[in-house]
Amino acid sequence: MGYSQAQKEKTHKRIVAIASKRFREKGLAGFGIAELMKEAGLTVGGFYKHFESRDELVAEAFSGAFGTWQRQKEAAASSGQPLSFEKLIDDYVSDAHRKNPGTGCAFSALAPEIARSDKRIRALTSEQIQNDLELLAGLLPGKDKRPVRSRAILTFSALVGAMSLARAASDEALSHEILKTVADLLKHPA
Amino acid sequence: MGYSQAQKEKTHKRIVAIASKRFREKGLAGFGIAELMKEAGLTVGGFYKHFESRDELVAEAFSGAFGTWQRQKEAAASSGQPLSFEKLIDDYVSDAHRKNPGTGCAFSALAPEIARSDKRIRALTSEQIQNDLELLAGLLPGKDKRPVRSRAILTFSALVGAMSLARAASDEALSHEILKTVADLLKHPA
DNA sequence: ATTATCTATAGATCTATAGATAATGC
DNA sequence: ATTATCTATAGATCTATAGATAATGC
Repeated sequence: MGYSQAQKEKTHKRIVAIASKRFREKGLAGFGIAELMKEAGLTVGGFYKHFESRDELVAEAFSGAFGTWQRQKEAAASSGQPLSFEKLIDDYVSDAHRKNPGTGCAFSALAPEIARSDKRIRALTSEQIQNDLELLAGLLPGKDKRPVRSRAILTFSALVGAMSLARAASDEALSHEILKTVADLLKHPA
Repeated sequence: MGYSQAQKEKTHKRIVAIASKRFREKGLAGFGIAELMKEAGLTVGGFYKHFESRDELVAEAFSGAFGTWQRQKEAAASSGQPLSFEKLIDDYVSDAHRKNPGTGCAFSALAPEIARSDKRIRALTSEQIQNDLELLAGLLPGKDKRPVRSRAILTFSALVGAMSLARAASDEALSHEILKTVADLLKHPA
């Protein structure tokens, strides 16, 4: 019981990381605090020394769920192979992403639930959307005449919508068709 | 208490219609059976003479939530002003639609929750996506060289994604920018 | 002495069922 | 007689809190 403060901080981050993954997999109300704490190797009671309420956890977990593109870009840059627009698209529509919402884009996993959340979470969301749009705009190739901001918005919307639809459909062929088609048209605009 | 069978059928449809709206507004777990029955002017106990289980209601409610484009197209046709691609886009990205998920597109309101639902509901979803893609393909203008099926998929994905993001963001200017931009680019491809 | 975590539980849900009541419909 | 709906409640959650326990850290 009750070890060091350093240990507590690690424990706190572990709880948030697990929650961030499980929220994307099962939804914001998809599991209880007892289940979450058990997965972290703890028990219910300790939870409220880490978070004022369950909603507090939801807000913190979004920090972990957001920014997957930013992290992908940084990882690519430090590996000497900077992230390209094509690679970002291909990874987004990949089967790995479709089958693993827990480690993927928070928007395709949770957008409607975010829309029903309180202002605080939706404000974090606005910021994150802006960040993602700027990152996307920076990667867009120059050949297309339309402003990069507009194309970034279309790209982001189409990716989120395609993944949302692909995951909702039970028909695998349809899922693949949606993802592949959207990737192709975004990479090769008319 | 206990009136005619004709009355029961009406009651049944009323419960499903209310649920269909509330699911899109509050999510599949956003309210309890007691609350739903109260809104229908009834009490909890009667529910299970109408539905085997809560999941049964969810499945039935999707029939009511799906097919908004089909109904819009039929209404337009019978009013002598057939539905155009532009009108469909403009209505989808309208503020009325953004603010009223309960009467709007089931995908932008519920896609991630459908993805977590059982095979039966996801099979209904596959069918509905196919119907919507065919309807969209039939409305697409011919000027663009790319196959209509592909353009229908991009259009559908971009609309669902744009509305999902616009509703999730707290920043009204950003919401409007996303919806307007996607509508413009879909109506006027490069 | 303080505190990180544990056990136990109160109080508020929510789904589903049992049995009563008051209409319909043969 | 049948049945559409009602009242009441069992049983299973789930969030949050109270109080105990066993470490840390001054």
